[in-house]
Amino acid sequence: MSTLHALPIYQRTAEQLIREIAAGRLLAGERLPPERDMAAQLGISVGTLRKSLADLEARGLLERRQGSGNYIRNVPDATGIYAFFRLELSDGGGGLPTADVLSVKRCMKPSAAPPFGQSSEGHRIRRLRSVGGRVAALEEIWLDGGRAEKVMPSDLSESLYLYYRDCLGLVISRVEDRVGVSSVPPWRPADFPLSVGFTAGYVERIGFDQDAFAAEYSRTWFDNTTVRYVARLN
Amino acid sequence: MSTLHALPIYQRTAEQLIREIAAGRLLAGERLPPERDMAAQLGISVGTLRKSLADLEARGLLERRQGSGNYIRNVPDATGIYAFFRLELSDGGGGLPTADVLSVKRCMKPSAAPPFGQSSEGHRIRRLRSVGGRVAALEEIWLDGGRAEKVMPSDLSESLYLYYRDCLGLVISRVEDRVGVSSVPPWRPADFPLSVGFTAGYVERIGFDQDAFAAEYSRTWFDNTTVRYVARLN
DNA sequence: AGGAATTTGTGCGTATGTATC
DNA sequence: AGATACATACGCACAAATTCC
Repeated sequence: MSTLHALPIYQRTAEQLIREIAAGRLLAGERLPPERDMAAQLGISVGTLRKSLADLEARGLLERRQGSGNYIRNVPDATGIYAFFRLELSDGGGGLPTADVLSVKRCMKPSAAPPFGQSSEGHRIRRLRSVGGRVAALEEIWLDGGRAEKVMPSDLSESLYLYYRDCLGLVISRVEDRVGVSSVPPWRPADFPLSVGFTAGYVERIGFDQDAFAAEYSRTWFDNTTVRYVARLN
Repeated sequence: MSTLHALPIYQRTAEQLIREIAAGRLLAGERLPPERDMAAQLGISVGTLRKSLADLEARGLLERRQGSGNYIRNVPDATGIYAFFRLELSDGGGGLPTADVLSVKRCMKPSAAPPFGQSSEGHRIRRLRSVGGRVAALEEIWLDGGRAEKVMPSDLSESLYLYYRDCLGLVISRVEDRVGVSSVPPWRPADFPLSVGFTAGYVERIGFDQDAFAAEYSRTWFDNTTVRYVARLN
């Protein structure tokens, strides 16, 4: 394994799965691939993967049936799905994560972005993400212009993955996360709490549809403390 | 491993440790032996033991410090110690386990008992054990007659181990549990709920003091359902 | 202060048991 | 009954944190 990562493999794997469940890419009742296949696909050992799955089971997100398979659990929408986030903040009320759409604009793709999609234009979606009322991250998502003529802010639900699937018939089949270092995005709202230490890093996502066509490119900025919270699963 | 046991090794090991904590043989703050030593002593692999220890940590009974050791956690008496039992019943109120002393009598040791202690007489203690108001088990304990001249029912606290330690200066250093099949004890109270299925088995305990002198012999009968509850840690 | 020894954490591989299909 | 898939158990190697001298 690479030694660049600060977090152990089983935690990163569990975190990744939790994100995909919370985002709607893995739906309730869905069955995961066999552990051996899944481990081989992830490039990790079965034992390590099993430790991740045990974590998800402990959180009530997964049901493991011997001889049958691992199934995404049907969780009551408002409470269970975001247990991951709730647990990390744990400031009493159990606040839910929200996503306020700041702006949606169709414009030319940025040159800094990797090539994705067929159109030279894209829908630029900027969101302010909060957890339990506390601002947690800024997010910029690019959706390929060929996917939709126009995207209304009111169309975007809390989960972009669900919007893609229900409105665009687009299924995100792969997500890559890379953690690096960045500065504050220039479109930061005036009331964004810069003082909490928003200097740490960002997550860069490139999503592909089932035909291996890039349809989404996104970057998420977050503040220092949130990074650490999200990173720590246990 | 032996195939006679219905429960996996890691569960039996965790159960055994939990009992010793709840009974007071392992005190708060105490440090366990290194995992490798402990595993060798138990005749199991380190990985299996670690699974048991992780279980105890998840219950809040143990604190594991990398590079340092495993420490019994200081739990608030009335609530935390019996988490094991509370969890298994989980019928709302979180009832605590209790032990009502039915009788204490000094008499000749039974011939069926294994040899223990130096005296030919012993104190026969019979207790009715309940969890959350529900009768759970019958218990017969024999304490060697040489240990005390007289034992008053009022002396016996909820935990016999604590009574031994505080009143008799006797430290139980080893406990053996064997599960077998037995019939209902002949001294069963008339109101004991035989109907719930009290036909299953018993636990036989032989305790030794630090000088390797047997000082206690006990048998515990329990009903079917309780057995299964106690047995299932997860 | 610092380096060696100790102790738990992580990760991998493998073999076997057991439940399910 | 056979195949599939998860559960248990063991062992080893190395990393990371702590403790001790």
